[in-house]
Amino acid sequence: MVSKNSEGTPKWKSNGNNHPQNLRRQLIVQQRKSLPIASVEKRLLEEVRKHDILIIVGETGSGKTTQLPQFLCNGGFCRDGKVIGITQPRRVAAVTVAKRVAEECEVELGQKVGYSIRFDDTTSATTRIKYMTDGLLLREALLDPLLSRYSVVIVDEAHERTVHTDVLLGLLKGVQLARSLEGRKDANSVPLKEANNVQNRVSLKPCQGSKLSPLKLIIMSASLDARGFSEYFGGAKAVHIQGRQYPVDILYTHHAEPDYVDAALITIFQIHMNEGPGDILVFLTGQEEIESVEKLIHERVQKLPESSLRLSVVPIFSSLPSEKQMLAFKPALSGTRKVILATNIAETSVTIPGIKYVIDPGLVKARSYNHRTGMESLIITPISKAQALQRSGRAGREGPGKCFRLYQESEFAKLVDSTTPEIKRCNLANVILQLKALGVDDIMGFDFMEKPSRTAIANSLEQLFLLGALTDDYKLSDPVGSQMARLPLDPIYSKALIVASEFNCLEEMLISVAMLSAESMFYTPRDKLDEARDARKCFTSVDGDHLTLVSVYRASAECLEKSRLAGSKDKKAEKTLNKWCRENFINSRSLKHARDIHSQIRGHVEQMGLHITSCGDDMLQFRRCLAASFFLNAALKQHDGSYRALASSQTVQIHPSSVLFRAKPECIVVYQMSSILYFGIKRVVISHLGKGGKKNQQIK
DNA sequence: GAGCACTGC
Repeated sequence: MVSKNSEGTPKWKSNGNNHPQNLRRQLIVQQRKSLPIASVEKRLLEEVRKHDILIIVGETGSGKTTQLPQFLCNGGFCRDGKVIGITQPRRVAAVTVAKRVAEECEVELGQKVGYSIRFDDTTSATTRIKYMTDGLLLREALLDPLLSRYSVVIVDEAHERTVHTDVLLGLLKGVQLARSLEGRKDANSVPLKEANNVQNRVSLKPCQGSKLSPLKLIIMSASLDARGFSEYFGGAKAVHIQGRQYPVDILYTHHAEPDYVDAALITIFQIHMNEGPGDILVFLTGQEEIESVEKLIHERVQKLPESSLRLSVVPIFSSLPSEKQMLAFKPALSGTRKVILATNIAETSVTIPGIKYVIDPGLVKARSYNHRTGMESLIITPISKAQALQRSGRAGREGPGKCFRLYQESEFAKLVDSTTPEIKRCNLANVILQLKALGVDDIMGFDFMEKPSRTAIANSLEQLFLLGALTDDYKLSDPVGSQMARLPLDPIYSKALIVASEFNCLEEMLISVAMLSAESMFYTPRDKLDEARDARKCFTSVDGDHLTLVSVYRASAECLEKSRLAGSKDKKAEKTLNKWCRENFINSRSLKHARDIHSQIRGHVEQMGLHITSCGDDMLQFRRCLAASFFLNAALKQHDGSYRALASSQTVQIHPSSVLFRAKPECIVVYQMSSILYFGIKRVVISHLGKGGKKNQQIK
């Protein structure tokens, strides 16, 4: 039957099959059906119903992250307003996956499907599938210790073993037990002592009347260490899901390469001259190395025969301004092969399309932490087998690829299976503060998957005690400790804010702490060293780096304010600010981050009832406040002009980028202490073993 | 007068 409109003429309607939106729709349905996980939907649901804890080992491309939550939701796990939570180690993953799943479900983002990350929450009361960062779920647990809104929590990428993931695993284990005890309480089937232990540990507040359903836990990991997770969760069932990855040929060198940078260069040109089309991804250790390899490639390109394919070089590392990072994602022009020189950022954080060849020297620059001295170092070390696998996998995303490992096969066998979890190589003060706030008093007794050393725990407890966050018997102090635990900051910075409210300089300290918490503000391109230096001089304060950062922040705020007063909308004002950043050699991404932190922390501080006042021109007051709060990082000048850190007796030097580098005051407080060492397995680069301290502020 | 892998709340 043909319907007619009001004028009586026939109205025709296409079946819509050719509409771009419908084509996209069909494509999505097709793609979902072809995922390896699609064929095991029923089996997975059964396993989840049968087991309270399930380990899912899913290879790259299995579809586990996007599909499993949808299966569970359709399988009834969102009933009674319950939420399925999926944690990710990285913000960008939470956002992109949530957007994709919302599209697959044909819902608007923030309705049934949403994401929640720091500074950006798209969820609503109707959200049933919630993607989030693991750190954010930890923060949520402070407000809701039993995570009562969730029916299922899926911890994705658990093999990465970030600090947040590790703490979360221990916490979830306790929450699960407490909720199952809660559900069985009336049946009186649980020994009282056991129930009390868990209740005391997990929940700060007594549970509200309604009974809680048990919590389902799903741990998703890449193939290598499923056994470790299974053992940790009492022999939990592990399910394997096939991936969809193209084969990658692995090639090793015949001999040990004495210089991996040179070996990488030779390999780039060998691939370029002898192999078929496809881009090359080279893993290097840092900015300096990338820049020097870039220069060397440009020199050697001149010697290529005229007839050969062109070669374009694109660097990518995290501190590179975003617009320059984008170049790595642009397809190469026809007749050109792209060589991407990347740090570890390309291992997991970003996926660059078009890669067919990977060159892997087998090294990484990684942070290590000395629990005794409190000193951080960046050390170039061999990667783990898991990392080598992850790197080679980057060549097989779109078709068969090749990975050239610049070391011998016998060396590969010597690599450790997986990287040491971060929790064993970082300062634990923050972790301990959060656990204490969650009601875990016995840190040594907490069920870590891998327990940090006794020294590490003891030193961090000591630090928290000295900051006044803990009482004599190592319980969270009130109000200082609980206030510090509420702030998402390094405990020293949290303490500084509390002290600053007493010194009437909280306004300045809020800015300092936000600026110090973000990444480096100053961007210094090699070819514009002098210009960058001159620009920085405008902000320099003789009172130290903290106040220098304050003046950068205030100048940027003034620029934004002016632009808004002139009637600019937010977008335009932001553009104006970015232009200001470029002119002043400020990294706009870092500044944006600092502004976000500032507004978030300001909110917390106001809620706590602290008074936000400015010390005006009284810099002495601000410096006194720094001394009172950063005392753990104080250092005194010695005869030879170096400094001795009071807490650890380490000899440190002021970093040349500091405004106090020349002034050399008698006493300083530093905001970061780090040492630089070089170890090369292939390349003997023992260049210098000095210790550089970044200094900051003179104290009277 | 020197350099900073990468995340996250």
